[in-house]
Amino acid sequence: MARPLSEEKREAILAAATELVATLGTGAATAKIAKQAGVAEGTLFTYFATKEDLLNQLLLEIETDLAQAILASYAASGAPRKRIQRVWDCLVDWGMAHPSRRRAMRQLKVSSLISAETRRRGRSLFRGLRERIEQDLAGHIDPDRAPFYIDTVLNGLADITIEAIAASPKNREQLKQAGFDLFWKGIAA
Amino acid sequence: MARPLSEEKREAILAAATELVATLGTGAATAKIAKQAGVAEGTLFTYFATKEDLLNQLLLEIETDLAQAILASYAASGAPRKRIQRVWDCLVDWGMAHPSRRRAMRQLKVSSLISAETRRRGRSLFRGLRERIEQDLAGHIDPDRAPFYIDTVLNGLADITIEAIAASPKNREQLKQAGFDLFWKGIAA
Amino acid sequence: MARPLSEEKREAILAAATELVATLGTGAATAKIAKQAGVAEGTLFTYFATKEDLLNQLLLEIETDLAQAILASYAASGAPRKRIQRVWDCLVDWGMAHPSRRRAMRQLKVSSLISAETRRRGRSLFRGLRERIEQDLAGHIDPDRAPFYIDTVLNGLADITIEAIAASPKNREQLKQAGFDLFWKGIAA
Amino acid sequence: MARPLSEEKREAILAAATELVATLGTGAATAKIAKQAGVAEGTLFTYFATKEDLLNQLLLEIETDLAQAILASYAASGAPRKRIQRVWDCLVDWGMAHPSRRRAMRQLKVSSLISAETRRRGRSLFRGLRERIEQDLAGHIDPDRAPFYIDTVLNGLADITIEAIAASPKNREQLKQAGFDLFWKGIAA
DNA sequence: TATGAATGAGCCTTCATTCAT
DNA sequence: AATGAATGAAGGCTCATTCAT
Repeated sequence: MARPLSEEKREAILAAATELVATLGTGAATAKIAKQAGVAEGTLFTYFATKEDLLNQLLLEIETDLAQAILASYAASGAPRKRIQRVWDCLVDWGMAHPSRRRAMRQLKVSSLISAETRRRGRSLFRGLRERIEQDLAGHIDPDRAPFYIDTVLNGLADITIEAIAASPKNREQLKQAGFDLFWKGIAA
Repeated sequence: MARPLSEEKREAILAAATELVATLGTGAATAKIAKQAGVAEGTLFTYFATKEDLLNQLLLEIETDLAQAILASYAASGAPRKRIQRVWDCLVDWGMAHPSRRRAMRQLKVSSLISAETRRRGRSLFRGLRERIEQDLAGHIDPDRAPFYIDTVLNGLADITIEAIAASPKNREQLKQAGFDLFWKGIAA
Repeated sequence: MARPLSEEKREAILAAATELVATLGTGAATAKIAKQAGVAEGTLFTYFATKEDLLNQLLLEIETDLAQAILASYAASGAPRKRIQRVWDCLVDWGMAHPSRRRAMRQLKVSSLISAETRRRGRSLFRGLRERIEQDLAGHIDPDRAPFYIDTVLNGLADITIEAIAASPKNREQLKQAGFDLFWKGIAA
Repeated sequence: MARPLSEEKREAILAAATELVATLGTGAATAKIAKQAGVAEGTLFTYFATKEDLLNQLLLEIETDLAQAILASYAASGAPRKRIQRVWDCLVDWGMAHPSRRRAMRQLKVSSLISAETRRRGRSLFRGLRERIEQDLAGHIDPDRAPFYIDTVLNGLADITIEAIAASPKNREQLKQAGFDLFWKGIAA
């Protein structure tokens, strides 16, 4: 075989895309992305058939990363509140640790270039996590509202919290706690 | 000067921009916006110096509309909880009544074309409202967390709620109530 | 109204396209065509939606020109042979007078960018001419072979003759006559 | 050297090029040609230095094939008319038997990528054939017109005839005969 | 020799903006 | 002021060719 496709290059492109989409939105030029990744303009297209394809894969990559970060630190035991707070902390910490990924994710989620299929697959990435959370919250919430709380509010509130922390980083821990308290108290049956 | 600028045309352009930005993002072509507004391509630029200018004004226009909708229905009297719920309902109802404005606003808020100045002016639009809310919440919340709750969470949660309703419109009233309950209980001191 | 579309520019673009397609084939770059026409790259696309569109219109334009040249000089009276020879001369003279159009036409006719619709319209341009020729040939040929002789051979032989003349221009008149003699004798019943 | 160039691969590339040039013109991508030939993109360039080189060799290959087909069936004896008709039939039959070669040849002949040298060599391929035909026609035609009739008209008319047959295949035999009659009568002194 | 990833010039087309009418 | 043709700088993508494997 000739030179094999290099996972390294693929990741360099995705990393460059993350940075530029975070800054410029999905309008970021493929030529700029390639340049920042240190590859030729054409090379981008040997790794991703189209720009649309690149953006869709990028979103899944970021979401996978986030889902794994949370799952990896999911406590094996302990009180539900503790375990959920651990998830919460992880969510917020990830956002603070990877500001470009978070901003890129935000841009991508509102983009019309992201396909229904990608959105579906994105949701499925969090399915396992969701089930564990559902069990932990079982005794704490009105079960009818579980989908709303878990699928929509948890992530949304974390996003809101991260945004607030990004705006005043010195209050990081207070805001993180305030966000979790709000969630925990708010969802109580 | 011969003819004065027509307010009617300006609004047609903004309305068209709302629609197209909601659908296509900020990448929507000025020519398309002009066409949908029923004016010539060049005319758009007699009302807005640049596309960037148009988008900045559009965001302020939409935010003004939202702020006024809430202020207009702000209850003169009544229990704080009732008054805040009225604000909440208004927020959600506005979002449901003007889906294009809401989606356009979402796109604009993450766009790098929106200037710091516009963001500042956007916040100031809600200042009066913010103060009234602050007073209403005075006895209910930890005052240290007021900025977080009012500036960030209220709007953010409403957005989340609207998104959830948009995804399953038949549960509109339940979700609206669930959202408010979450907010109210969550922020309680 | 603003500046009207200029017929002059349209023709400059078609003339430039004729020249470049004759030389380089249908692979000629739109940017080169625009430059040679003395207009901006983008201007080409206000006159022709796509390159394909340009090429299709170009072929029809050239064929129209040829059809008119022949019809214009079609003798009102005289012996059939004379009249047909007049057509023949016209065909050959047009080809010699407009070498770029002829070469461009050749390129276009074998291009996959030319649509079936364009080919159909091209044929219809010559329909009137064809009928007059058919009448003139009525007594001279086997009627069963008329379609072959008129639709295919006449043009084809003229093309062959023009090619031969182009290759040795000094024999122009002899070749022109030789071509016609071949046609006339060849088709005799 | 390790492995010699494989004649099999060279021919696979030429066959693939024939097919694709016939369909898409000389704009057919080398990558597509390689793929259709079942070799790697780079391999094509170990057999042909450049695309231009490939196309030039392709044209010669096709013309050689045609010349050989005719020479191979050239009658050793018989009346001139019979022998020439045999050539004619062979010409037309070859075109019908190898439509891709014929269409590819058409595209190549009008391409600016074909060099003068290739055109010269193409003509020389038919030199021997030409001489035999010239002798056979000696008593039948005006000798001054021989170059025109043999070099230009014979092939050209055959092409025209093939085109006509391709357009209405059911009349194959009639058209073949009509084409030959036209030629034979047309060139008679 | 064979492979196919890598390259970057070049292609067609779009688009914000300008300007003649 | 209103119009829409004119402009030319990008933009996404293709492709002949090179080169590491």
